[in-house]
Amino acid sequence: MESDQVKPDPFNRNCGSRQVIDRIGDRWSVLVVLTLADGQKRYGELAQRIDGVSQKMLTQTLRGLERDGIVTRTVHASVPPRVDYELTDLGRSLLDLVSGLEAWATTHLTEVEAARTRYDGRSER
Amino acid sequence: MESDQVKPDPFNRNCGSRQVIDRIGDRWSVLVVLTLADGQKRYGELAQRIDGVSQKMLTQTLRGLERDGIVTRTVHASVPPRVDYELTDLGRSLLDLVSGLEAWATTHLTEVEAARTRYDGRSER
DNA sequence: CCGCATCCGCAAGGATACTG
DNA sequence: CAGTATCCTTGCGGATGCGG
Repeated sequence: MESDQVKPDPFNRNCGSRQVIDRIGDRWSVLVVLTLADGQKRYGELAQRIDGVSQKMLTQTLRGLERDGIVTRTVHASVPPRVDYELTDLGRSLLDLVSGLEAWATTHLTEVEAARTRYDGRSER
Repeated sequence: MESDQVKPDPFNRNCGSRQVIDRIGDRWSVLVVLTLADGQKRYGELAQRIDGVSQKMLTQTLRGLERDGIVTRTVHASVPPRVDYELTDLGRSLLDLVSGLEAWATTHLTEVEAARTRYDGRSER
């Protein structure tokens, strides 16, 4: 049993670490984790802050993150209903890396945009 | 001119840093960068190492990474044709973060799988 | 009224065949 | 060998409906 538990090669899609990479390499997951950086948030807040996410994908992403033990989902049985999402300890350890990505994006934004302009100009010439 | 150049809020999809996050938060991009960690590779090598990637997505991902200045594409005009891909300096700076993700995945694999089992068992009960 | 499950139209992605 | 072109399938986004 556990026969799909191969060696930790992230390039083998049957390997667990590849599964994990697939999740955290998901655009919405990254953005959700980033949004939860400064404490717990309601579903609606997440939907509002993360521009362009559909309800379906947000729910789906949150379920996946919850399943992986990265966020907790707390339902308050009240009127109006309220559902809070918060990073777990595991989630916060991931946040360190993910906010590194955010920082990288901000830092190297100019370089990337310069490269894009260069690349795009090439084909038109 | 440059009217979509808003403040560096990665949650605003019109913002440059969000665009960058969207690319590096892409599963195939992550895997390609990881594969190129130990030097330049040919197209076929990439296709072979990255399990489950289709030609279309590999080509598309490589084009995107090339456009963003993360990889270089070198065509050798020979028979048989040969195309090498290699990380740029920019790409290597990104690799540091991405290999951090890989390490995280490996380290916390057990926790994630435990969480999944717990979560899955919950709904069946 | 908020969170989320469902249905449908469409675009992104996978598999295959073919070209330089 | 490295791609492009062509299907066809999958899965997303948007709207709707409903339960708590």
